[in-house]
Amino acid sequence: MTPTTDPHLRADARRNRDRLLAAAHEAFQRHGVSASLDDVAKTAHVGIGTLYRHFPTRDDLIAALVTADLERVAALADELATHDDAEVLGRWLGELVDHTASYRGLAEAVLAAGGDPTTRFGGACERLHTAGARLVRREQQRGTVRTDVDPHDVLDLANAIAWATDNTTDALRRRRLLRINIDGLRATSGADPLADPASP
Amino acid sequence: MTPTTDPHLRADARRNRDRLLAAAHEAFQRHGVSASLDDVAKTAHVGIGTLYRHFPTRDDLIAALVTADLERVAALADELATHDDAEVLGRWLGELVDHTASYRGLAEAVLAAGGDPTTRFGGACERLHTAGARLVRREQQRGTVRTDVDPHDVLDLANAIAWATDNTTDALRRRRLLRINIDGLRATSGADPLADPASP
DNA sequence: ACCTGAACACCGTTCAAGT
DNA sequence: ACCTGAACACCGTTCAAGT
Repeated sequence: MTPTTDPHLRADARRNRDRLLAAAHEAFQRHGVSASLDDVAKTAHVGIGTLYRHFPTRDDLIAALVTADLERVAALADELATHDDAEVLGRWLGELVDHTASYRGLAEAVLAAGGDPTTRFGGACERLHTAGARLVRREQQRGTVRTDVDPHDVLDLANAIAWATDNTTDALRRRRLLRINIDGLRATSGADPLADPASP
Repeated sequence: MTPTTDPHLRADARRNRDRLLAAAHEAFQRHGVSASLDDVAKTAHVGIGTLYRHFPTRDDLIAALVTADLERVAALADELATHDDAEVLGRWLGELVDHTASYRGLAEAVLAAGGDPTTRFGGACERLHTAGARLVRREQQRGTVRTDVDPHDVLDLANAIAWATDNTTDALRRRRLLRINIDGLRATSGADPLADPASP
């Protein structure tokens, strides 16, 4: 997908890398991120060893395909933080969830990576996570998001919604699930409804 | 776990079945529902063929372990539907999520089973789903839950939260995520906030 | 420096032989 | 009627040999 402009790479190695990425993108789109790596190598007309040379782990392959998109979504968070309308966070979460649901199993990979910065994929996830948390905190200061939620929780919920909807084509359903969560994030009475049986 | 009082089963077969269930419960608790079946058979001191004879698919094994619990949660939904306090749904969803997070990977198995009634596990999931949807609809009639949500969405969200938290011991985090969703389900102005930038 | 694919390891599933 | 485990199939990963 992303044009790989890595310098200092032998011509054939570069061509193989690009072929692998194209083949992986197609395989992931069809069968999800746990698609057979053997098939990926075969489709790319490349030995399986070449695949492992370029991408030692499956996560490295995933990272190579989605990092650019993750950075884009992270940059969007920073940009939206300068806007003042009430639905900034909702719109950003929509973008995030749409992206995470692009490959089946991607949300699971994100959860597994945790944000472990020692891996390429985990590092990319963490950059996104940081930018998202910053946006959430700004909304909390503006008063559009209740202050008793942890910014991490918001991102985890978005990821969970991506997981629940990543093998459906029903984009409306994804929106509905997200809408419930966004409304739940609205600034409300800080009182615990469990402790206060009387509705306002 | 559950005492299996299946009649008309040869004594040794019965004993093997019970051993397999005990071994599977421990393995699932330790490694999640995708634990090695070979290990389960070995722990049960039983040939691998015996495992497959009793439980032709992994889902059958999972079903045998959780069906009783699923029925219990389903029954609780019916019972809570006779109560009148505002937090019935919240409490029930708490029970549901706690149970679904009992084994790692169980939420994923529930999503995969979909509610396909041709399988034992899918059938059990569907019974639970039906009972839960009924409770949600009653709350919608009572006015504690907004009417523009699909009852299925509520159950899918609970499942997604179980997934996001099924490898953590932090029960508080699970509660926080659920709290956001429950508040999002509260009956509010039916107007789409996207179309109405002015807050109430 | 990079590529290749045979070889190895692991795990799930089946089925012929045994009680 | 039920149990057993060798045999098979599949897939991910490594590494010695080749260019």
